[in-house]
Amino acid sequence: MSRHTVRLRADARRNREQVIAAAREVFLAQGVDAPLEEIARRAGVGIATLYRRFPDRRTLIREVSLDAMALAAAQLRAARAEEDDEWAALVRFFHAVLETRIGTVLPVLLGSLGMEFSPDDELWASRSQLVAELDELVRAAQRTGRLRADVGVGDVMLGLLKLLRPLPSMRLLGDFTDTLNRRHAELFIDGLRGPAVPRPVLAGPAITAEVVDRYLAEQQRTAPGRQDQP
Amino acid sequence: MSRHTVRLRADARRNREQVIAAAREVFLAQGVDAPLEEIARRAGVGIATLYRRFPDRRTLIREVSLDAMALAAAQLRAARAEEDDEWAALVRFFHAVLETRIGTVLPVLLGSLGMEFSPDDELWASRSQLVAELDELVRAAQRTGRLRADVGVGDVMLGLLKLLRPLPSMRLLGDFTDTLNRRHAELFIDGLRGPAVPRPVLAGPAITAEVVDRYLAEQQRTAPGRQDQP
DNA sequence: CGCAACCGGAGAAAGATCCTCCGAACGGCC
DNA sequence: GGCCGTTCGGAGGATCTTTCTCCGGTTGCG
Repeated sequence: MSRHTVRLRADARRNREQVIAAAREVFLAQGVDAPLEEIARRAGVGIATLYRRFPDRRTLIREVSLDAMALAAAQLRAARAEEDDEWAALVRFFHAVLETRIGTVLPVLLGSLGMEFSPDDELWASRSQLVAELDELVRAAQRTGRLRADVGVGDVMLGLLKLLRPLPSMRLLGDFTDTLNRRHAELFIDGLRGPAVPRPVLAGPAITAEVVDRYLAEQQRTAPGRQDQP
Repeated sequence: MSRHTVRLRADARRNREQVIAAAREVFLAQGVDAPLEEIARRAGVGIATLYRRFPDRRTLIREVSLDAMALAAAQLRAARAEEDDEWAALVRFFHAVLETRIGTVLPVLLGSLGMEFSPDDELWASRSQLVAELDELVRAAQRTGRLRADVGVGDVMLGLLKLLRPLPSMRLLGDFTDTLNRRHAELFIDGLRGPAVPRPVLAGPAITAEVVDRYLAEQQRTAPGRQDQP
């Protein structure tokens, strides 16, 4: 979106994007204190590359937040423009958050990220803008009666954020995580519906005790010792 | 519950309980790799006391899990005995999990804790027992139609666990956390209700953007620099 | 094809965490 | 009330983790 001070070489720009994407996931999973080496590893770049682009942690957090915020704003506007009504737009935004791992942005939205904003900061301004837009969407959806009236944007966003956050020591469940996230989001969304609004049936099989145990057995067979990297 | 090999002195037993309770909270918040000093600090005991009672991390995890499992089982049985129907029992169990910070037990339930169980382990046995009981309750509640049919015990427990887990860098919101947890649990529960079951109105004011901002301003005023300990 | 920009890993420095040792304090029993 | 054995808590060295820099080799671009 914004041109940077100097034009980066193609590979450098690609690496920069990958670092930001990796940081988004890692921050979401472990918080903003996560080791930077892990981020570099996930991005598939060396640690030096990360430091070259982002001199210290604060810078990285800031850039990641700005990026995620822009992504979220774009998704939100697309949803409003292309969906029929406000509730549909809200649900679509939720799914976008889920799929683009944008959740990192949400703590920023609510101001609870571990960094201080200076009040006139660019980041703070865009956060307030986004919160205002989301708040407006929530209220609009409530006016149509499809979103229950006794919640606010804080309830909605923080709940969603928690549901989408990976659990620690959940490696065992592996790629199962995505399925679970989707189901949890759907359940939460159903809890948000207005009182008399019909709800769809959840996709996929219910996660019963047998399903969990089958996965566990599978994982234990393929990875007997603890194994942190795939 | 179980008498230990040697009878501990009164203060020792009290400290042991406090360590387990503290570990339950810290494990829930930070995962089982959390620093042991933090647990000792929260328990109000010295680090040596912790090590004396639990020689290594594995032992502590094991004891905490067993304890939490026993608590959960007791709560579950009380709920089944004292509530009118299965759905009410399930909801009551959820609230008990919320209030007793028993969530630590849930990863164990689902086998995803970062330790290996030997198959004939006491812990594994009691985990399977509890999962079976929960699974049965879920199915029974579904038979009455008050719990939606397209979910399993895995959906329900993992979703709840995620909602109750504190967010990192959420210190700013402080004691607000409990309120949020309660509201999120209620919303999730409402998403679990059968299609045509009436739902209550959420207690307390909706968490709107203004509410969040008011809290943030408050926090910023009282704690301008970052401050990890209260 | 040449050069400037970029890359990645090794490794020193700083910091966090683990775990033991020992003098002081406390609980239980006579 | 007093004694004895158990328990307590903190200081501190060993160890592991994380940070961040330096430099030889590689690669995109004109």
